[in-house]
Amino acid sequence: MTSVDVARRAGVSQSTVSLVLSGKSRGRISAPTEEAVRRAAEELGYRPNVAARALRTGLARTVGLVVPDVTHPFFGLTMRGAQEAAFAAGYAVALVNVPGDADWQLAPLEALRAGPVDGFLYFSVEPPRGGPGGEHIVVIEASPDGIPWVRLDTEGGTDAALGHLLALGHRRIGHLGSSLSFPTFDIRTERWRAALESAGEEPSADLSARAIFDFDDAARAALELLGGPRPPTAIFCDDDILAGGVYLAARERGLRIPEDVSVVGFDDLDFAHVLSPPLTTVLADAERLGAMAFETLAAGMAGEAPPGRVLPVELVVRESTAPPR
Amino acid sequence: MTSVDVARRAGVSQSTVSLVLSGKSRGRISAPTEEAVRRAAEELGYRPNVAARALRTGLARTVGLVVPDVTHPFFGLTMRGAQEAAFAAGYAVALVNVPGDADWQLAPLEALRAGPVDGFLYFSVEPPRGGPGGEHIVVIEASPDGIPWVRLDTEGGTDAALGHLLALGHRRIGHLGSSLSFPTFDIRTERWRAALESAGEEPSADLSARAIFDFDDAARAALELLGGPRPPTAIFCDDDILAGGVYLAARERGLRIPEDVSVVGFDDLDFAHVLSPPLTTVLADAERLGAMAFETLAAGMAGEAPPGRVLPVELVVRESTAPPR
DNA sequence: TTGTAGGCGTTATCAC
DNA sequence: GTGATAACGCCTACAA
Repeated sequence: MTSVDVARRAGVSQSTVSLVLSGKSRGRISAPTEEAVRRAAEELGYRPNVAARALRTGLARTVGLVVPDVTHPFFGLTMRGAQEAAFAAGYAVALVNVPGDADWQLAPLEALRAGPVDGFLYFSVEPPRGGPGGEHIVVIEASPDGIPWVRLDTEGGTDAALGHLLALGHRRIGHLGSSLSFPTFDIRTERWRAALESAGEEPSADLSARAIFDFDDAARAALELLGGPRPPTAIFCDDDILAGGVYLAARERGLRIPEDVSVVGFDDLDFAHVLSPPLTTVLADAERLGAMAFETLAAGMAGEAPPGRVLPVELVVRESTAPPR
Repeated sequence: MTSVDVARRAGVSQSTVSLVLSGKSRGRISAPTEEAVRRAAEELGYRPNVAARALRTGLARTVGLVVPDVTHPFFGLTMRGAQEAAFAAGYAVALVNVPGDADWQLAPLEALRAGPVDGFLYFSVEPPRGGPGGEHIVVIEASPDGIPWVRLDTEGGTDAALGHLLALGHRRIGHLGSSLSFPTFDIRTERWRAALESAGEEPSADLSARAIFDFDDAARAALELLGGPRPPTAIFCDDDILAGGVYLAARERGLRIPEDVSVVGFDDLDFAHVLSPPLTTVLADAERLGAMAFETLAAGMAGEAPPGRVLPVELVVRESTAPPR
């Protein structure tokens, strides 16, 4: 089932088929001929061979999606946004889950370079430097020099969360951060420090802990925070999952939220409002972020030099925050 | 950067390069020649062009992953398992998120057929019938005739959950089911009916409700269940997210879990033990399921006719279940 | 043991 | 307006 079969059936040459089916027929092919070709293709159920097209054009119409953890709901949403935008634009999406830390940088590039992929969407992490260059890349949730990016207004979200806590009267505000040193998390740490200092509070070591995105590990870290001689009256978490860990830790120590300790998360994952009490958190439109990322990549592949774009976020105040006792 | 460049640099012919680099050199190419070719390829950073290879061999070394909802953590895990197994076997994975209901059946096939994909992994849903056939398919969490599949021991898990509730003394056991009529959910419904009947209880309409995988919609459905004149003393949920909805509904009606109503979930998603109280649920190894699916597909593509495989599950009793009052 | 040559299905540049 | 024809980069008989 090739374009030759279609040509034979329509009684034209193969190149006429190609012209018609790739929409380059304007003013070159007569209407009846075009119609005949289309009908023949339809009847035969003809689909152009992607490999042949890619070989000829050098374009795969596929983008690689590099994510650190397919399992995290935030990434799930972002992936969906990116995937649907890509699909709508006629692009396929190749998924690569990158195992955390190691020299992951090589794997996806090695695997997907040289053919199957026209460009990359890197989630949360900086793309490997010093590749042969020339490939199209967009970074999500980071903003390295010289590479187009798309990210949340993390600064704004963090400031809103901390401002809320400060306005409630909290001063000893703890920070439960991600143990991943991605730029987006570095920003949260830095703004937390700044907020505390501006309120005359020292961002001391016993106010800060780190964990991976896992409820149990987050609980362990939260226990550190809550177990000191002068525990924080509120905890700002880099992520809702980490906030979930604080709930676990509070339960274990018999602490009530928000009476004994206020908690703020980030992302507004679905489960955030199922927790008891519902979590105050920063809402981020992950799906939109993913779609924006693809759009930016598409612009880049079309030869434009797209600027970085930032997506606003919004503090959602629920019931996990209250004035300190 | 093609194999011709490598050949020129190594001072051999292009076909020698091809032979060496695709491992077909055994007993045909001399060691020094082989060494020279490898070094030249290395120095040039040569990567074979995937499109050309796919065109020539007819094999894309890519599998399509069709998921109904990338966002659901269970799928996230399954995807990761499948993706890593595929990657390890030298396969790329093309992701397709299928928007729930519509005539989604066409989209992925249309898009990925004829070239870019050697086989499909269908998550939870039956693959479209009546395609031209001939493609390699494995279905996850369904077991249609004549197509290889991989699934959980849903029967065992459901029976264990219901047995636990029955042993606790519950008789009026409600069922909060998925509104998707996938086989895996049909099984749960059917076993729930059977369990109730065997205990002399009528599986009446007011004991059954359905919702999509969304906490709020699940809460709405749970409210239906809990709001009747003779509400159930326990609720078996098709999924942990639905169970989360019961928590929401219970909170809204001032009902305590497990004192006023027991709850059992399915999947053991991460958040299940963060809920208050921790959720009793059926643990399923989603990641392993995904890996098994790819292995089955690989076997199929290698010409074997793999049997269906079922993965055992296990009831995890936590604190959301207790005897009825 | 190595090289030559043909073709996979497209697209695109030419003549006609 | 339409049809030959030449690549694209690779694999693999087959010839040397």
